[in-house]
Amino acid sequence: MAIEEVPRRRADAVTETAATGRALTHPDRADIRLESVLHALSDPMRLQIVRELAAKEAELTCSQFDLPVTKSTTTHHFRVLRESGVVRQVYRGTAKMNGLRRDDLDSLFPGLLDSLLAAADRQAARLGDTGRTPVGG
Amino acid sequence: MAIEEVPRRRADAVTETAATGRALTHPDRADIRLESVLHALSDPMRLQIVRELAAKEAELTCSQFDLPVTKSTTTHHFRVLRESGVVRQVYRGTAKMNGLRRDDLDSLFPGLLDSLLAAADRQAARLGDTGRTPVGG
DNA sequence: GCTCTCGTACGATACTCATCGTACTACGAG
DNA sequence: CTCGTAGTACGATGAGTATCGTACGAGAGC
Repeated sequence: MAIEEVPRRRADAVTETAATGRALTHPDRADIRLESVLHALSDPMRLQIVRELAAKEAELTCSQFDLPVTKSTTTHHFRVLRESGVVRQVYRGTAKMNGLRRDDLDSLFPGLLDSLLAAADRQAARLGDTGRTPVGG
Repeated sequence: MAIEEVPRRRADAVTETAATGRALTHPDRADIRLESVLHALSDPMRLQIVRELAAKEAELTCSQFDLPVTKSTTTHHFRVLRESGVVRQVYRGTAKMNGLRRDDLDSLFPGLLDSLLAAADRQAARLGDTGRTPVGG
């Protein structure tokens, strides 16, 4: 992976920790790779997260998602989404806000995100899965 | 996986083997899952295969692809594409013809395949990758 | 200060998967 | 029947990853 770990010192420095939060590593727009995005979205858990994010059109904290996994696993999935360039994460107090990177994604791959979301909605409706408006959205 | 292996008898029966070939297991249209499709397409090798298939608009044999892997691996990738519902494979003599399942994909997820292909083309053009017409094909 | 909550980091584990090599089957041509 | 070509099957292997538990860090409220 080309993503370098931020050397975060512990119990030692609050360097990055401003009022709005610590720094999180995001790939630059030009570094977002289609394969990584598809891989991120090929996990049912992560696809669900992205669908909810798109449905709400707003930033959500990690804990607002009702995922059937532990906190550790949730962190893992959000990290994958962030490192693949699908979501942007910002600290806000103790909470971490998650937002879709629509601008970047639409700029790189016009129409892709909407097609993906529509496909996910369609499939959910077809399989009786909930998570968003059933049809005609 | 819900895909059952065909119990293929060896050196015994030519049952399925008609002039046009042996039977290959394909998922029914209703069984194609978005996550599986995305997973299949998240591999650079397989994405490349699909792009060539789409570009040629025709059925191609496995050996017509110039992939930097062995025959075994090639077989593996085509199997993943077939079992995820992305391609349809038909035997024709010793050759195996591969074709995109556009009808099924477009029916299940309208516009998705085109967006995906366009996104792949865009990225290839951006990164200087070859494999298809650079722009304005 | 203490404590509660939100989220991270690390290690472990089990599973998936991309890759290979070798042995094999299936078909077509001589 | 023999040979060559296209592709499969199986086993191995090394890398990736989804999951967990536990210990920890950062901010908010007392």
